[in-house]
Amino acid sequence: MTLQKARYHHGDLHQSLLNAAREMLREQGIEGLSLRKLADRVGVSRTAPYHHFKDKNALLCAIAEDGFRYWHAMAKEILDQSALSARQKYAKFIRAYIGYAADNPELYDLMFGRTIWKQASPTQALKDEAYPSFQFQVEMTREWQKQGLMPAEEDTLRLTQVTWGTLHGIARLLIDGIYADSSHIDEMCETALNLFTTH
Amino acid sequence: MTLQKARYHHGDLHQSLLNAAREMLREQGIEGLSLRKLADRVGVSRTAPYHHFKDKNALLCAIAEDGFRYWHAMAKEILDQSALSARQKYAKFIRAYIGYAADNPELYDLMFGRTIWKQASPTQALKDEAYPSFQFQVEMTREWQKQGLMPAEEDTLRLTQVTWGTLHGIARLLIDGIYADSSHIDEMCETALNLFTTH
DNA sequence: GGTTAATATTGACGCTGTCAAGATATGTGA
DNA sequence: TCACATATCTTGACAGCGTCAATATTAACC
Repeated sequence: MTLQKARYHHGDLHQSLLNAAREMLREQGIEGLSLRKLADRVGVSRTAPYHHFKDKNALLCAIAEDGFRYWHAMAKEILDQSALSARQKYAKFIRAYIGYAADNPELYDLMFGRTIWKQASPTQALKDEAYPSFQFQVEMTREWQKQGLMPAEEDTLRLTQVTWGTLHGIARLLIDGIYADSSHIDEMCETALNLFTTH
Repeated sequence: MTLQKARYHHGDLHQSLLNAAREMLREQGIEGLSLRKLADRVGVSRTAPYHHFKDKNALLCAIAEDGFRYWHAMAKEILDQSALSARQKYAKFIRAYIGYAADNPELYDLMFGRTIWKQASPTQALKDEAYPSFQFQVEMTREWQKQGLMPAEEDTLRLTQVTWGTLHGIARLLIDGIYADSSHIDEMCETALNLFTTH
């Protein structure tokens, strides 16, 4: 049977759900993503997804988890480019972060938004992916302080919270379209870089 | 008749709805605020609110509007304290901003979150309150640059976007409970102040 | 006092997430 | 090969949501 519709067992519903959900998220946002429409899209009954994800929250967490994995890989790639100076790396890092958020606004919102972190509760698996991501950022900041790129007198944790908070804030301004739009990205990144690094 | 329940006409439903909605928002968050529960709380039928607000979005916008008005007044009060130095004022301003967000997390989320600005669309009245608030911030930044508190070589608009974006980002981290909690507020504010001001 | 406008009500519709019970296919051991 | 257990999927149902239409009640005004 090559006809997908006719089969009682889907075959790989778990992965299909994730893929379709990611699409719907990109196209219609978090609010536009309903389990029923999703099931319909994949060609399966309303409650079929419940055999693969505990509830809607679990599905969203799985998508966010992938988002973190992808970003983490991207960040590592930039910071491993040994040919660049610390400052150049940081500049690239900033630009990549904002770019990732601007290119995947709905995913970014899911990764860091209240839907998961406040309204519902993050999966353990998601926490295991998200927290190291921030921890990694702390280590980098410590390194940058040692190299004289960032002020050494500031507490590393606070400095990380503020610098990362800035990127987070700019990302949200862009995503929500308040007081900033994507044509300002490059200049905003440069301004942030100037403020955070001693030069 | 002093018995509110018995009256067909409520009397001041418009204001009562706003007050009750603010309470529900504080207690149960945006997701917990439904028009039906709200109507029930005020002791009125499900569709009564529709005679005072076009729809749910309009009600939310009205609440957010008040939030902006309140914050704007607070900010003005701080910046008008002529006895303080520019740096002291800015320090107080930062602390007040983060404090306001931390004390009214759900309101802050409503004011700046996607519910209004992305998912639905802001009322004209809300825009008229929100945009000047940012414009005011730009003027202040320009002033601070002139006074040598902030780097004069940066473009004022970009600098405002980044500095305000930082406050916004820190606020959201606190509110959503990611990578920061309220015990860090003072230190984070000081770190931000140090990064943004020349000293 | 009678008419008009403002205000509130009940009924209905389609959407949502999710639970319970039942149907169907797959895999395993005898 | 057959029976049985297990994984997978379906239909039915329920409560909650925002909101429209039609209707009822009260207040305001000439």
